Amino acid sequence: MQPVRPEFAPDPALDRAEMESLQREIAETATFADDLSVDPLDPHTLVAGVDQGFSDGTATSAIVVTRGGNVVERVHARVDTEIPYIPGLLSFREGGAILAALDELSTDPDVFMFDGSGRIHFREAGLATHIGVMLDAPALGVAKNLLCGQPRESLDEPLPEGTRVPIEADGEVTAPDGTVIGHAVQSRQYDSGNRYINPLYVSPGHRLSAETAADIAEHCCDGYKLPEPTRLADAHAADVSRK
DNA sequence: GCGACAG
DNA sequence: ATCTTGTCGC
Repeated sequence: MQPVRPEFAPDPALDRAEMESLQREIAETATFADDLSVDPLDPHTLVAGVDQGFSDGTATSAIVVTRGGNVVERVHARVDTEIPYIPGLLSFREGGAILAALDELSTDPDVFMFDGSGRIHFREAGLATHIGVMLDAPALGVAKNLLCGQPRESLDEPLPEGTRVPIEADGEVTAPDGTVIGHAVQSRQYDSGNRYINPLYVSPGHRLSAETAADIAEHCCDGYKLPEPTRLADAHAADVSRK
């Protein structure tokens, strides 16, 4: 599939100021409220997991489309790595590979699930927001670490499975202080023991509310910390990346 | 100058 | 993200 808004393509040749400027424009275009044509939790909904792997000088993007737990389509594409990882500018490093993989996709997913942040971003324009706005499709970001923002409650102590803690905007985020830009979602936890699992950081990318984004991520989990679409894309990316 | 940072 | 075996705990 092709982007609906190619003018928002993450060009790695831009300088830092231009990248940040583009992100501000993308954030203004993004919608952080539900705007879907289907029920995202319905078993018929097509959810696409997107993840990248790096090896040598190439970035590999893998997309796995699922429908009620079954794999509907699986594609990948490789592209030369253009720039290094810079916190806040991830979409400019991984976007090219993602667009190449999307070009291979014949399915038309209802929701896109990206590895990384959406609205939980300094300028509210993380990877999930950037690609989601380009496609003008419902998108969310699932990250393993918190980029910015302030948890409403301490996350120092292990949380029970199913717990959800709002992440609010603070001085380092463009949104007004206190705005809920995402959630820490404890998708899985050990019943007892010494070890514990960290929560996921889920945020809306485009056309989804913070609550619905968390609902989708949680709904897609099947016994593991990561939601299935992300897990499958993760495995496929790693699989085809170093070969 | 200090601090803090997805993958 | 990536470099990497065994090891601890359920």
